[in-house]
Amino acid sequence: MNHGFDFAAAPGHLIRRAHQISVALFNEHLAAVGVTPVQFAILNALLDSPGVDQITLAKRVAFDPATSGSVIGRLESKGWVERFADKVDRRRKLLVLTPQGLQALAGMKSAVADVQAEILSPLEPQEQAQLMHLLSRLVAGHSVP
Amino acid sequence: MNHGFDFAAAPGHLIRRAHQISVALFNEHLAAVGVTPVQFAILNALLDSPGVDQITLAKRVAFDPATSGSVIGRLESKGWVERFADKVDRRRKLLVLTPQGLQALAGMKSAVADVQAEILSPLEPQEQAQLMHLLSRLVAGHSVP
DNA sequence: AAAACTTGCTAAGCGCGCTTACTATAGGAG
DNA sequence: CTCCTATAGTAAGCGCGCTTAGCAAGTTTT
Repeated sequence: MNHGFDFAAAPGHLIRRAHQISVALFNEHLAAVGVTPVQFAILNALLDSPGVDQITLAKRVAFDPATSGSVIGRLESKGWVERFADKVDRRRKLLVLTPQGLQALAGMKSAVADVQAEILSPLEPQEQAQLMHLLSRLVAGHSVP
Repeated sequence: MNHGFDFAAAPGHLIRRAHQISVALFNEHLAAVGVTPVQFAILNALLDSPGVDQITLAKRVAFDPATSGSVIGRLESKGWVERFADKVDRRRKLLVLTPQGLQALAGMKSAVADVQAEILSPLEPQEQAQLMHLLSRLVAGHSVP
């Protein structure tokens, strides 16, 4: 009776749904701070690698360079990040967190951790570990070909 | 040494990466047809439920109503879908595939199936089943609160 | 040193994906 | 019948996410 492709059970669809849920939970818990998942990812990466250029940062968090450029622009508008031209290679823009950015980031961390736990909450602890392992392998498998 | 949150290993980030990969593979394999994952999902759902209204369809594929409205608009522009006002409830727009839409859809199916397999290809068959099972449970667990 | 290539970044444009707000129709309460 | 609420859909606006194209600044080749 089912003439169509069972797309609802297809990997692409389930992954899209999981992503949708994940982002929704993030926004729900962090609406007060006004930060998005990608913005958090960038701020967080900047904490560990202050002074990176945009391209290196984009690779680190697996963002499209054009996308990350616009996201960084918004973070700059918020006063959380600053761009400096590299003296040596003047094509590069080096990025650093501002004190306000650092403080905002500190205020987000526990909420972000809560969200990560809530995403997996429908699964048992052992299943959660399994899922993370499988997703890691899937992503890694597509990243190194 | 790591002062930041390990976001690269967080569920939200891995799910985002998986989604990114999934969409990229879809686009790569279906660039010739010029269809996106969400467009395919709608066409495919319409095949099984011709004459549904937009809201019911949106729920079925778990899309935001506003989003699905614009996607359907694009499908209509391509001549793949037609909208008819419901005689009984004139708020509703009933959707049907056009013959061209039906034909286009038929031409996509095998490529879409290939993509779904390729998404999971880094995993062993047994792991693939496991991942699908876990994702299904995760999504279901968040859908029935 | 000049030409050719490469790289960091930006701009524009299209397609989601969501929120908020608004219109139009429908259904129910009085 | 009239007001009140609920529902189907659209519109506008913001934030990704990608592609293509372009510019400026390095690097390599000749």
